[in-house]
Amino acid sequence: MIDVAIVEDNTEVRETLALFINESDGFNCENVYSDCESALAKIPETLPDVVLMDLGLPGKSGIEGIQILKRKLPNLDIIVLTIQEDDESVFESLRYGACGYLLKNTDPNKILTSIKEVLDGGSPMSSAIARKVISSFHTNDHESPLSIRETEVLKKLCEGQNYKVIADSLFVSGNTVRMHIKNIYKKLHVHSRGEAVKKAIEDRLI
Amino acid sequence: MIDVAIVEDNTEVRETLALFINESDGFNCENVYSDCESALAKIPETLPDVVLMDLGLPGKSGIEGIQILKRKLPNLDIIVLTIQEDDESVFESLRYGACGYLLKNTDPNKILTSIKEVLDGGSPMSSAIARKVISSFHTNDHESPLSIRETEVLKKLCEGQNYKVIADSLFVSGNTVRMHIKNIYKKLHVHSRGEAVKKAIEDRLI
DNA sequence: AATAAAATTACTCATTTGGGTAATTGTAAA
DNA sequence: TTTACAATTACCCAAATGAGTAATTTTATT
Repeated sequence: MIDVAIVEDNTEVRETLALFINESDGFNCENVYSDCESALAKIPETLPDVVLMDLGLPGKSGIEGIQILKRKLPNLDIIVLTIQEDDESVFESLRYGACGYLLKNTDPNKILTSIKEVLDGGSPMSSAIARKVISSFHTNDHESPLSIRETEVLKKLCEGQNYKVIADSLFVSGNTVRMHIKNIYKKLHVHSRGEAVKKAIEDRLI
Repeated sequence: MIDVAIVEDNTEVRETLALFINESDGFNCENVYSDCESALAKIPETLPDVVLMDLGLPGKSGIEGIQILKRKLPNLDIIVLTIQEDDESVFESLRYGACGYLLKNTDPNKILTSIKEVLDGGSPMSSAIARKVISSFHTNDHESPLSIRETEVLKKLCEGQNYKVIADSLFVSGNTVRMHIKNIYKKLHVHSRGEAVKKAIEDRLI
């Protein structure tokens, strides 16, 4: 018997889904929550096999909920079930430990197989979400505007070394390093170390 | 009629699969290749709707094949179909532009639905692959010494935002942000933004 | 209800960083 | 061979950052 918990603020959606799950063979859904706060209070006691988590909730968001739940219960399997399909919702949810992501238009039977899939070590996603996830790996192998020396400096910037340390390791003066960095910032259109590091990683410049 | 091309060195696997696809309604598979070189030569002319690509090939590897094909034909849909399920094979394939990844033990009918899914903007993956992909997004939050708020601040540090901007986006004072950052540095045993960013990325704290 | 942890605000001071400007030398392409 | 760019050094000034210290309010947890 697979024990499913639901966190969903819309009463009709919540009750309909719970009913459907309870009517399905091998599934059980006794604990449903209309907000994160109550879910966070009860789930550590009831320990369901899988949590179906909505994102757009009143009070604490579903993403915060995932974060807190996974901290307490690292082995808990959480499937996001939401209408949100923006990058931020998807990647934040995954970052904090969701292991599945379904959109609300998902066929109820597909929800059941997804629950089984998660318990079986899989990660079910709606196809649009899967494509979004896969696309995030695609490289945009574009040519770096930086010179070789600048790339070298940028690498060290990304490692958190300060100007003096970089200068010593390259056997040049601190002023040279400062100049390189100024040019790097100009070429990358950024104005701080942090932004440069971000761009370096995002654009795979290093 | 969906036109499928196969790149697969094992003759039996290749012919069996081609036969199965040709027997399936709405599918057509006339061009099959036993190595990358011949596939790379012909595919730009035959322009199939989907390519099923093996990875372990004699001569040029499937991953190189994906890279070269996608450079010539950025809109070509490639599904990897292989026994390889190591991280490198998976993530390299995706990096170079595969938009699906199936293991060889996949049910033939699932291969057909995967082909349709890809043409429909999805990204079919075997469940073990999906889990691997999803897991790569997970943080080590639960092992992090940082509080949730601190993690939030660290993330913004990594994006290159300055103290003022971070403070505004969290609706707290600049002094609060400074304090959080001081505590973050203490907990991570670092003394600068750069080092903190490095550690955050290495240890997947964000 | 008591305790602990997290989040919040504030103040100083020294150091690091970012931006502007200028100039020299070497190398490689036009 | 001239031109362009990369690499190098230097100085000044303003802004951002890092470190020390202190204290209050929220929020869990027991």
